[in-house]
Amino acid sequence: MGRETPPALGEFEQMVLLAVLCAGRDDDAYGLNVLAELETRTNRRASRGAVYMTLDRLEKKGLLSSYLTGPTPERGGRAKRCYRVTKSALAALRASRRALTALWDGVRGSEI
Amino acid sequence: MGRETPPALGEFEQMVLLAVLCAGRDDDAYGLNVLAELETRTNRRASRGAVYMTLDRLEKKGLLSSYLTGPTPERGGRAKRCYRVTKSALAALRASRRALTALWDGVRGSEI
DNA sequence: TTGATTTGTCCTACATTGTTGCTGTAAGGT
DNA sequence: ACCTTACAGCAACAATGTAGGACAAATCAA
Repeated sequence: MGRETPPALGEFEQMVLLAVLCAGRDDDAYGLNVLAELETRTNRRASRGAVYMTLDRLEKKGLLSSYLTGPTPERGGRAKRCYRVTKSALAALRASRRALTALWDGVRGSEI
Repeated sequence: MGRETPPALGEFEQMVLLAVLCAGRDDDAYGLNVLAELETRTNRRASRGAVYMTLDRLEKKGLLSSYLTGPTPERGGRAKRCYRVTKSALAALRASRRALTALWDGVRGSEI
């Protein structure tokens, strides 16, 4: 993909990244949790697979880091893989936002 | 891709759509023009092919409509294919923006 | 202790998007 | 004629987006 500047984020990647950030504020940001955050905030459905895949790719690109928790004493409380966004991710997010904002600003007032 | 709600826009599609809107305010929104708009606004490089491809796909999805102009009396002034965004495109853009905004709002104040 | 249930992870397989680089076309200039 | 400028468009490949499971481990209930 882009090879000049930081390799531009896709739309879903962007949302997942933001959802990790949101989810990580109180709870841990792990797969299902991130999915839930994404769905409630954006009112858009996504599948588990989509989220896990994206989480995986983002980690490979160095935009997320992860660690495993121990199992919790709840019904089915398995070990979770929790994510944190990295500095690069924050930079990439800000860049994406700036770009989109600039375009939206150019439109404001006309037919939108 | 998504088959539930309107088939979510990709990131680049979104930007191209917005660039068409921007470019169409004064001039005609045709390929190279849209590319220029995109690059100046977002400060991000893209190739001609990428833009033409995307324009094409968006038209096939009913998010853009196009018409041909006659040639202009300039050096190399060929006929241009000009684009206009459709109602669906506007709806899709607004939806994308809403989703992103909701996520950004959920983050505001913390580590961003 | 076997099995159902819950909470989670991860993979397979495929559709859609993103991108480059090149080819093609027409008009004006010289 | 031939070069240059201003466009359009394709082929081919890389990366992303997505659904739909299969699998793993813990707890509960009999």
